[in-house]
Amino acid sequence: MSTIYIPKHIRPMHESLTNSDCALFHDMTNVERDSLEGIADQTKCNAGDYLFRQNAPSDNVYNVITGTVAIERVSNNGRRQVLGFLFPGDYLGVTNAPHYDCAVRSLTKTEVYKFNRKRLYSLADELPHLKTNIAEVSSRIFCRILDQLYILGQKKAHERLCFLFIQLLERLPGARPDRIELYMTRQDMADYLGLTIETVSRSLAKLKADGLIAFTQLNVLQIVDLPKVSEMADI
Amino acid sequence: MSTIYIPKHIRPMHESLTNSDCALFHDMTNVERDSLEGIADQTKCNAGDYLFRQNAPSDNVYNVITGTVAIERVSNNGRRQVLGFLFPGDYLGVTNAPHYDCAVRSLTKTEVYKFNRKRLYSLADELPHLKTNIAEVSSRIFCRILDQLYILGQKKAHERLCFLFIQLLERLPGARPDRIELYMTRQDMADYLGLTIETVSRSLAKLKADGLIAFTQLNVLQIVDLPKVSEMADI
DNA sequence: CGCTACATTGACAGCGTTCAAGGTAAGTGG
DNA sequence: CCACTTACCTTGAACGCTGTCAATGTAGCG
Repeated sequence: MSTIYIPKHIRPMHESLTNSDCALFHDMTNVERDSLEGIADQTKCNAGDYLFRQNAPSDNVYNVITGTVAIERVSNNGRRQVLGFLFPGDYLGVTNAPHYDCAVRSLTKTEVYKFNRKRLYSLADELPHLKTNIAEVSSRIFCRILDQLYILGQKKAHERLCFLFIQLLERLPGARPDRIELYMTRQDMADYLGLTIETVSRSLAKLKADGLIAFTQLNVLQIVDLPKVSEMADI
Repeated sequence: MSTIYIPKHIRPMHESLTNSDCALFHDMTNVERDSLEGIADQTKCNAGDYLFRQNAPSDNVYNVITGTVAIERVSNNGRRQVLGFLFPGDYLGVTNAPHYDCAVRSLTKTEVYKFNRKRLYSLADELPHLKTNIAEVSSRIFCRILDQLYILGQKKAHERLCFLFIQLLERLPGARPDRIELYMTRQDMADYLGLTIETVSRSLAKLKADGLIAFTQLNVLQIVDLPKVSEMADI
C-alpha cells in the first residue's frame, strides 16, 4: 500500500504506463514500487522544449508519461542526427557517462517522471529487481539502436520510412494500422533516417502512389498494405 | 598475489591488455583481480572462425587478447551490416538479452578470454568495482555505436573511410599515422560503413590521389595528412 | 489578410550502385 | 619453375537514387 503523497489526478506510475519498455516496475512488490515512486519527481514541458542538452551533466533518468520526444545529436559541423523517438513508458538519460552525449527535445506537450540518477542507482543496490530492470531497459535501448544502424547502412529511402512506420505502429501507444499520428515533422523523420526532407516527401508520395500508405491528414498516416510495408521495413 | 595457475607463457590479463577499453580491472585490488581471473578461460580461434553466431544463447562475455574480430548482423534478406571491429582489450558479448543479436567473426588468428556471463555477473554482485567497470564497458560500447550511427546517417563515402581510419588509429594497438595495418577486407569496410566494395575502392583511390593517405602495401595504410583526415572524420 | 512555418514538387547535378571486365597476389599441383 | 586456380581488389560505363536549389503550395495564427 502506498503511503507517499500522490495528487489524485495522477495515477500511480506503474498503472499509467502502457509501453512495453515500462520495465522498471517489473516483478517488484508494492513496497518496492513505493520506494521507487518516492524518488520520482513529475515535471512537464512544452513542444520544442529541451529536457536536457548535449554535454549537460547526466544527473537524471527520465520516464515519459505522456507525449513524444526526440533524442538528437549535433556535430561540430552542425549536421543533426536524430537517434530515436520516445513515447509513453520509454526511458531516457540511461547512461553511465558523466554527461549526456545527446539532447532530448519534446515534440509535443510532455509529462515525465524524473529520477535523480544517483538515488536511482543506489536504490537499485537495495532492490535486485530494480537493478535487473534497469539493465533490461538499457538492453532494449541498445537493441533499437542496432536496428537503426542496420537501416541506415543497408536500406533505401522508402524502406527506411517503412521501418519508421512499423516502429511507430509497435511502440506508439494508440497507433493502429489505419491511424498513426505523426508527432514529428518531416525534418525530424529525415534526420532520424539519414535523409533530406525532400527525399522524405518524395518517398512518401511514392509509397502513397503505390497504394502502400495513405494520409487522412497531413500528419495522420494510414498503413494500407501492412504486409508489404512490414516486408520493406524488415530488419 | 596471484594464487591461481597461470601458464608461464601467458602474462596476467591486466598486464597484457593495452587498449583503453580494458576496464574490467580498473581500480581493483590484487585479490579482486585474482577472483576475476579465476573465472576466465582462455581460448583461440583462426581467421574466419566465428566466436559465436547470431541468435545463439548469450552464455559468455569475451575479452580480446590478440587479434581482430568483426561484429556482424545479417538480416532476413541476406544483407550484412558490420557493427564494429574489436581489438585487444575490447569486450564482446556484453548484453542482457538471452541471445546474441549479432555474430562475431575473427579476421585474424585470435586469442580471447572467455567469461561465463552468469559467473561474471554474480561476481560483480560481490565486487562493486567490477560492477562499475562492466557498466563502464557497456557505456563505451554504446558511445561507439552512436558515433557509427551518426556517420552512417550524415557522412559521404570518403568521410566514412576517414572515420574508420581515425578509429583504427585510436583503438588498434600499434597503429601509427604512418602505419596502420588493415586486417579487414574491403568488403568488411564496405559493410561497416554502409557502402559497396566498389565505392570503398574508388574512395580510397580518391583519398590517395588527393594526397590524404597512401598505401605502403595493399593492406597497410599511411595517413599522410592527419589534420585533414581527422577533420573529415569529425563527428 | 498577411505572416510564418512546414510541406510538396520540379529540374538538375552528382554520388553511389550495378554490371562487367580486367588486374593482382597468394597458393596449388604438375 | 610455371601454369592454373582462387580470392580479392581495381577500374570503367551506365543508370538511378538522393541531394541541392528553387519555386510553389498549405495550414495555422495574429
